[in-house]
Amino acid sequence: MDFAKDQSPGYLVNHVARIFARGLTARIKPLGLTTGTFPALLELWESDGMTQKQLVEKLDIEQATMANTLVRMERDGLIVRKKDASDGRMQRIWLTARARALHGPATKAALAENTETLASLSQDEQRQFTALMHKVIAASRHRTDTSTD
Amino acid sequence: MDFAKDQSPGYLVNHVARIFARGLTARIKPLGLTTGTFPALLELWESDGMTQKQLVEKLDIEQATMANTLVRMERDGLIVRKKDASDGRMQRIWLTARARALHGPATKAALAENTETLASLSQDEQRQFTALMHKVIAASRHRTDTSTD
DNA sequence: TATTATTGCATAGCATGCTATGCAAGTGGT
DNA sequence: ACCACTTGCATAGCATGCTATGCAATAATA
Repeated sequence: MDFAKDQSPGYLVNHVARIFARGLTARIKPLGLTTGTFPALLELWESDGMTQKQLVEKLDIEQATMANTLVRMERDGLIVRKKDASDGRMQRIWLTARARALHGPATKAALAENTETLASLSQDEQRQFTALMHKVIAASRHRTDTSTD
Repeated sequence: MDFAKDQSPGYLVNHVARIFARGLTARIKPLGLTTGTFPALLELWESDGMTQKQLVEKLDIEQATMANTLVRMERDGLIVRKKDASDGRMQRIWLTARARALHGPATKAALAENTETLASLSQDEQRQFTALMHKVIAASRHRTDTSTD
């Protein structure tokens, strides 16, 4: 037999990620939000005043990607950036009132999307789903940490 | 408690998909391939001469996305397109010799990526992984099919 | 202190994905 | 034959992600 895409975990997980992304995009569009800003917002809702580098590390997103995302977030009035007083290279990122107000509605939307997209799974399967993702992510982090480059 | 990204299936699956994509990108770059063309190639390796519409249906990719992907594939010498004789709207898509020659190496690369990225999972967990993805995809297809729009 | 290296961020350029829209080729009903 | 509708594909415009590269501010070292 051949390589079958329907048996390829990489192919399948890409498909599932697109399904989630489509759903979340639709749900948060009325809020004026897009999916790319969501991870950054989750971190910032928890703790304001981070630097770009801190966000990059927490989210496993390339620095250039984050820089672009922050430009859009600033343009859309979600954040403001202020140079750090003690180190002129760093910019600390602060949420605007608008972004704070979106915390509730946005997380509600994400929960609803998770619920609907996984509705066909039992509670136990949903736990498996999450656990398997964690394992893969942890292993990836480990490989990156220990690779010599 | 709050919405925690590390407990959000949508967030996690996006992260895992990016991990796979990074890995596959690196593996197939030496072949002159990119990830976006991979799904289309898998279908075409199996059966040449499809139309764009057929690809779109098989892969759950938007038509406009596929159109752009095919432009890049043609530009890169992977496919040629020929107008269907009986219906001038359709273009049938044919693989070039170059694309055919890449079948073996490309699927080897994808298998290797799957193996490495899931190496931390037991055989049983890998089966669970695939089965869960299938369930979510099937449920999504069902929702789309039965939605009235 | 002057030079070199590092660090934090920005920019360029591209691939991949989406929605919205346009358009040419076929189809159907009159 | 004509008009309206449908169908298959292309294009525009944007978000999200990546690598490669540049640059200014800081740190480390000769």
